[in-house]
Amino acid sequence: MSTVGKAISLLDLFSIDTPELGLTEIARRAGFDKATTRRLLVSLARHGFVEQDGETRHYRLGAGLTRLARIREARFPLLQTALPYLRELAAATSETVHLAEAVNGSLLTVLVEHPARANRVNVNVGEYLPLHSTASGLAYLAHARPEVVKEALGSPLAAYTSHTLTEPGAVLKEVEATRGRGYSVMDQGFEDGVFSVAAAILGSGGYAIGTLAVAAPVVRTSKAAAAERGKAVAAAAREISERLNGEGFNALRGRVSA
Amino acid sequence: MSTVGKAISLLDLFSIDTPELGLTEIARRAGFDKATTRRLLVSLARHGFVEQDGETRHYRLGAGLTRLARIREARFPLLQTALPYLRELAAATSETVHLAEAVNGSLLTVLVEHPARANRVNVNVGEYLPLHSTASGLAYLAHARPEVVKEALGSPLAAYTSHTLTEPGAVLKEVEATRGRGYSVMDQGFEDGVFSVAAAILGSGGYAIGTLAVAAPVVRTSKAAAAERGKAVAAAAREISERLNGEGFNALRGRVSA
DNA sequence: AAATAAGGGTTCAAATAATGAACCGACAAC
DNA sequence: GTTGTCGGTTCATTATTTGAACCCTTATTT
Repeated sequence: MSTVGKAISLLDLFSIDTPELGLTEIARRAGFDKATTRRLLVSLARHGFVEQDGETRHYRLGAGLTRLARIREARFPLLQTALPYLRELAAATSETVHLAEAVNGSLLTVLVEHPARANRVNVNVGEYLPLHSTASGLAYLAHARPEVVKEALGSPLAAYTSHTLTEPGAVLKEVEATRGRGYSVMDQGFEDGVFSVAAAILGSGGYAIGTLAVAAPVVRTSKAAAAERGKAVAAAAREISERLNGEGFNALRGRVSA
Repeated sequence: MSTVGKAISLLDLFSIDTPELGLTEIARRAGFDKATTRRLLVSLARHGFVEQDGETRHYRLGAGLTRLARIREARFPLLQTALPYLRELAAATSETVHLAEAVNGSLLTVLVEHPARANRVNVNVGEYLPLHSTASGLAYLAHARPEVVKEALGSPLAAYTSHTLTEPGAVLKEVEATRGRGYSVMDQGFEDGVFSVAAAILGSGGYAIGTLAVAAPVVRTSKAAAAERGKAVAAAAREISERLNGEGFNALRGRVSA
């Protein structure tokens, strides 16, 4: 193992449950010599990756990590992470794939991949998506803060088509179903002839920060095709969430109820 | 320099402005051999500290950092605690508010709230702040360990603008004034046209662990406005300190001299 | 109050891992 | 088709890392 690897592996010893450790304990857990361990810790401390408590002499993770994490987050939100997944999904399904980002309790389309075929669903970047009548909206509500859900279903729900669910109770039922299924389904709720599936992308707090959706003409959407697309979109959203946060999806998901 | 230090120094090459870099460029900027650089990057990548774009082959900061930063935040929730105060200050003043954290006797910017207006001061997350020429620096020095102050004012002081105080004695006088006033003031000491006020956030030992600052264009800063912002920033820093430590501000403050 | 144990930190010869000049293949510009 | 650039690799040389033994201080035990 490289020296660098050893140093970083020391950082992995810290967790929510054991946020501080003494030198001897760190050396024991890591399986390194005490002298080695200390030299590594000093190197890490010089760059703010760990810091030492002045009194207890114990070590904990440092503020330098926060700084780097913020740099990453600042310039690396959804877009770049999600793009390859959108391309892959678009290629695999030959349907329109779009990514929406949550902004102040609304969903904003930020990225769209259209398949190279004539009859397809068109989605425009910059469009706001109604929460109660799109697959993206349902997926978002399934992992949104309670107050967002309340707000979204409080005011009168517009009927975009004859299929649109306008009863808050009925929408809420769909949201529940989405949570259980892992992806949402919307049959012509926003536009006639369009059938969509979507899944939420979770942020580090466990709440949805965006959604990934596949929209197809209803004529090409058998029950089996819908399920297939749903699973694909859920898997992609899950991977995006994990790459974005550096944590397992279940850990993220559990954070909310915990 | 230790190998670990070299590896971490590579991470410091990334910033908001340059979030991605190629191998040759990284090697050039770091001053290491290309082979060495690559080996370090591979080590870092194995732990998710950097990741490589599949297409461009460029490197960027990785998601593993986010995970560790979250663990630290759980133990030391400066960001979470401070965020609402930053928002409130930014809204109240309509100016740029930023939070810096102390790392090894340096101050680094970890959180910034920009107001929604055209003419504003821009501060980037990840920037280090010189101690003698920024309001944040003065506020920090006013509550830093004596050896930190000595170190900071020992080496020659750089003049960033024609306003920068480069005499250690003059800076020390400002630090004293800051302690009496409760907040620091810096008139274009770091950048022409920028006027800042700042206050220290204290840790449980009574020393500064970070600073909160409001930076505004000098054209919008009357004497009255400066005083108003100063009081606001001091009040916010005080509340953050109290919430963070679960102790009264005066108790924290008294700890040092005691 | 002397003895013992445990933790943080340090030293230096020996062992090991890091280094970098040179090289490869791919691509782009001229 | 030559030249330059970039990502990536190799391997003999070189410098860093390693760890047993050590010191110091602070509890805990006898």
